[in-house]
Amino acid sequence: MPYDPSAFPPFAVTVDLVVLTVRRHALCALAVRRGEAPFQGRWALPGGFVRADEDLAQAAARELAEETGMRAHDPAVPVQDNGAHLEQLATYGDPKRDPRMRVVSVAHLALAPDLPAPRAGGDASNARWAPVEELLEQGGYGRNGEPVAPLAFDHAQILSDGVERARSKIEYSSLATAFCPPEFTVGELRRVYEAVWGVALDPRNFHRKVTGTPGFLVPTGGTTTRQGGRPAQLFRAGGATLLNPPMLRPEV
Amino acid sequence: MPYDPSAFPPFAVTVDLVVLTVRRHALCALAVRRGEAPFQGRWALPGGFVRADEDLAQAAARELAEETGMRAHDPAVPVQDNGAHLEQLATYGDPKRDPRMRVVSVAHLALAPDLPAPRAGGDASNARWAPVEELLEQGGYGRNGEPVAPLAFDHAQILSDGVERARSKIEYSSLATAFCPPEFTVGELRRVYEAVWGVALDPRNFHRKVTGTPGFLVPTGGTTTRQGGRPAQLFRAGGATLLNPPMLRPEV
DNA sequence: AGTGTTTATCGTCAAGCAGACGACTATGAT
DNA sequence: ATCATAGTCGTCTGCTTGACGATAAACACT
Repeated sequence: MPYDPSAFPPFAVTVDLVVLTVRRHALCALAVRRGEAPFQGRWALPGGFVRADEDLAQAAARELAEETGMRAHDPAVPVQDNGAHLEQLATYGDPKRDPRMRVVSVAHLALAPDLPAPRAGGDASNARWAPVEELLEQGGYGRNGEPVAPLAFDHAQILSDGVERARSKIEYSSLATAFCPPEFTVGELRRVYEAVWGVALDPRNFHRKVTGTPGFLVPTGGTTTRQGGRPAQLFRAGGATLLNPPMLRPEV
Repeated sequence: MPYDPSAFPPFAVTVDLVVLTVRRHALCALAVRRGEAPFQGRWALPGGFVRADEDLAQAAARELAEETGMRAHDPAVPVQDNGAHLEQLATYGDPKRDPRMRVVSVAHLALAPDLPAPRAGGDASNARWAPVEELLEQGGYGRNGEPVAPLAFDHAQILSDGVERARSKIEYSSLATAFCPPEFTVGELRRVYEAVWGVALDPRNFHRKVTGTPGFLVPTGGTTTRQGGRPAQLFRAGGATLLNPPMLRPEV
């Protein structure tokens, strides 16, 4: 039977990005201001159409580079350079999620170390890192007291799913190192966990856990005092990607 | 700016299903025989086009019902009736994954109790439950000695991802009960874990673990001897969906 | 009726890990 | 010199797990 174009409805396919980082002890996501209708002027997740000859992961990596200048990391290589971790999150395809047409969005999750200010087409006022609670609270008020409109489309749901994925994934994988610069201290890694989970962790037990897990951290030999206090050993991410037993997220 | 249809390439969007069950102590997946090119006559995962007015989850539930007669389970309700657990797995969009056209497939994972023989358009020879190792081994031979061609398209990858999702998810959730009938014994649940993980578990430690986890199992009061031996208590799935601490998968 | 087989269920023990927390160390700031 | 800050090493206790002995209740034989 020959291929019949009328047998299926045409869709637009986009990738949307949940780009997370830790800034000033808070879990932040990249948001861009929409320049066009619908939701003109509202904050949204970065994203765009998948091109005709492009894989989904390629499209996500391209959008990530366009918005942040980061290169996505090859998943086969351990996270240790300036590249961000990038993975598929979920796909959103409600028929009414875009009022213009039928759009299916393949959301991706990117984890990045703290970066310089974002750029969106070179216009800094149209892109920012915002704490995820600020982006997710409906009808709240921002840091400057101005009212904050909810994210465009179903992006609040996507962001929420991405944050939940990140929260659970750092439990049983070494992914938290993706939030850190190439060399980091145990305390910096602990502050990542504390920011992502929104809890305080015991520095002594955390230190025992991460240094005692084989393959998680590799000492570089150097030390730093950039956090103040006693100099701390510097580490790089080890080859291990799975944490067994996992890092336990405190209750409540 | 008005909507410009030339701004994005059109895609076909499908849902493909990884339907898993446990039959005769083996993890099995539903496969259907393709009636048309490409890959005519080869085994594939069930699936089909998403309709113009349909959500992705709706499309997956519809395909599941068409292929198996099962109703998908509302995720908000605990798994305890004949409905299958259904969740989104991942999305596959390589430009060359379908030689005819650009198709993005949103794969879903369904877990079902052992069911009567499947139906595919009423023709039993075109649908079957096959052990997942049989479907995944490339160029192997089936139970009857006939050569087995690999699954169509990228369905071996999708099936592999679905199996891996199921294997990891029963560790930390009560999802293994989705493979069981509404009432089941601890031994039957244990055989589910053994089939999905491909390991042998200690019956005494398993019993202690599952009966000691609050909210996992609810005794119905009845007993059964359908497995032979001493009568076993019957249970239903409790309300708990997360297992904490998780069920540990043995090493190696 | 007795014996063996099968499956279910309860108990014991030791090893490992996590949470709570004391103690000490090495920096910079005042 | 003293203090504040952060890092690192230990100790103790309780919980969970893995290994495995023992008992219980059914069925299938002889």
